[in-house]
Amino acid sequence: MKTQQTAEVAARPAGRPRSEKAERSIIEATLELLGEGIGVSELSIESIAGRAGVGKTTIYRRWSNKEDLVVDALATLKPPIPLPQGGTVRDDLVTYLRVIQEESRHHRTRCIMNIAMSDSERHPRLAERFRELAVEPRRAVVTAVLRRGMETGELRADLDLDMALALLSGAMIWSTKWSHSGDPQADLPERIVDEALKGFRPRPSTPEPCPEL
Amino acid sequence: MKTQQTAEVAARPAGRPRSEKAERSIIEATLELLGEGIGVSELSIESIAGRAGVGKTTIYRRWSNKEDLVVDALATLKPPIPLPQGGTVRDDLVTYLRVIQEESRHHRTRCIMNIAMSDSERHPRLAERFRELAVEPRRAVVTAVLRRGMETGELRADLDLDMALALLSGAMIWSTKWSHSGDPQADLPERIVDEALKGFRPRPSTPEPCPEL
DNA sequence: GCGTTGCGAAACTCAGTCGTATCGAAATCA
DNA sequence: TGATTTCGATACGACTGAGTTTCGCAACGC
Repeated sequence: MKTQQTAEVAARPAGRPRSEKAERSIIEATLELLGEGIGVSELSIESIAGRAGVGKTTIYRRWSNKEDLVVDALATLKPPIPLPQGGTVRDDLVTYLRVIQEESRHHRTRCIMNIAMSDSERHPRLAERFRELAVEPRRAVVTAVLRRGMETGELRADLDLDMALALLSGAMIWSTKWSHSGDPQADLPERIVDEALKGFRPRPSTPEPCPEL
Repeated sequence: MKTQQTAEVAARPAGRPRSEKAERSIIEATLELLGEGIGVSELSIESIAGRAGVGKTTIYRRWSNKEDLVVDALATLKPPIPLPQGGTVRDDLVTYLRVIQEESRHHRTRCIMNIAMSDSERHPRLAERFRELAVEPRRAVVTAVLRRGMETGELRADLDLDMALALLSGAMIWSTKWSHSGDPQADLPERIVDEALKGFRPRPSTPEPCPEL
C-alpha cells in the first residue's frame, strides 16, 4: 500500500515543501555575481547565500557542488536573440552582428562570455551548456540567413556555412577584444559583413555581380 | 665622498646579491602553474614558492603583488611566430593560421590564451601586455602579407586590413573553440583562407580574377 | 495536534592563503 | 674580519571559505 503511494508520480513527500522563491533567489544571485565579474573559481557559496538572503543549508540541500549550481543558473538564461530575418542577406547579417556588438557592451554579458571562453577548459559541462544556449541558436539563425542567400543567388551556391559563421562571429569577437583603439566602432558590423561578402580578392572589373541575370 | 659613490650608476648595493637563478625559477614556476590551467585569481604565492623551491620572502622582495609578477612572467614569453613570408598570399595566410592552430593544440598555450581573453577584463595591464606580446606581432606579420598582396594585385587594392586580420584570426579562434565536432579539423586553415579570399558573393561566371593582366 | 521536512541563522571544524617576522647560513664588499 | 644583504625555512596571526551541525520556527499532510 505505502509502496504504491510513494511510487506514484506526483507523490508529494511529507513535510514542508521546498521554497521555489528561495531557489530563484539563489540562481539569480549566482548570475548577478557572475555578471559582476566574479569568476567561477572565486564564486563562493557563502557570497551566493548572502546575496540571495538564504542560508547555506538551503543551497547545499539542492546542489552538491558549485559547478552544478552554475550550470543550472546558466540554463535559465534565455537566449535574447530572435531572428533578425527580413531584408537582404547583407542587412540581416549586419543586424545579427549589431546585436552581438550591443550585447558585448553590457558588463554582465561580457562577464558571462568570458566564463564561456575561459572556464570551459576546466568545466566541460559549462562549455556544453554554453554551446547549447548561446552558440547553437546563433548558428541556426545565421545559417538560415545564409542558406536563403544561397537560394536567391545573393550568395555563392557553394558557400561553406560553418566557415562563414566562424568568419563573421569570430571577426566580431576579435575586433571587440583586440581592436587597438578603445573607440565604440559603431560601423564595425557593416565593415565586417562587407569585407566578408566581397572577399579579399579583386573583382574582375565589372561591378555587376551577375551579368546574365 | 660617500654620497658620490652611492650615486654612481653601477654602484653595487652592499651585501649578498640577489640570485638570478631564483628569479628565473619563480617566473618559470608561475608560467608552469598558469600553463596547467590555474587562473590568475587562484594562483597563490605559496604555490609558486613551493614549485620554484624558493621562500615566499624571495618573491615578496621582488614583486609587491601578484599582478606584477604575472605581468613580468608573461613578458618573458617569446613570441614564437616568425614570418611565414615566402609564397603566394594564400600560402602565407594558410601558414599563419596553421601556426595558430598548432599553438592551440598545446595545453599551455590554450591556458595562456584563456587568461588573455578572460582575465584581461579585470587586469588591464595584463591585457596591454598581451596585445604587445601576442596580438601586435601577429598583426604586423599578417598586415605585411596582405599589403604585399594588394601591391601585386593578388588582393583588392581597397582591402580593409584590420577587418581582414579580424576575419582570419577570429575565424580561427572561433572554430577552435566552438566547432561542433571535437575533431582535429586538419584543413581548417585552408578552408578559412579560401572562404575569406573568395568572399560570400558569387563571382561573375569568369574564374579568371584579372582578365586584362 | 503530530510527525516530517524546509527554512534562515549561527556556530563549528578544517584547510588554504596572505603578508610579515624570525632564524641560521651563505654571499658579497670594504 | 665585520657589516650588510639575501637565501630558504618556518612560524605566526588574521582572514576566508568549505561543508556540517544545531537551533528555533514555519509549512505541509494526516
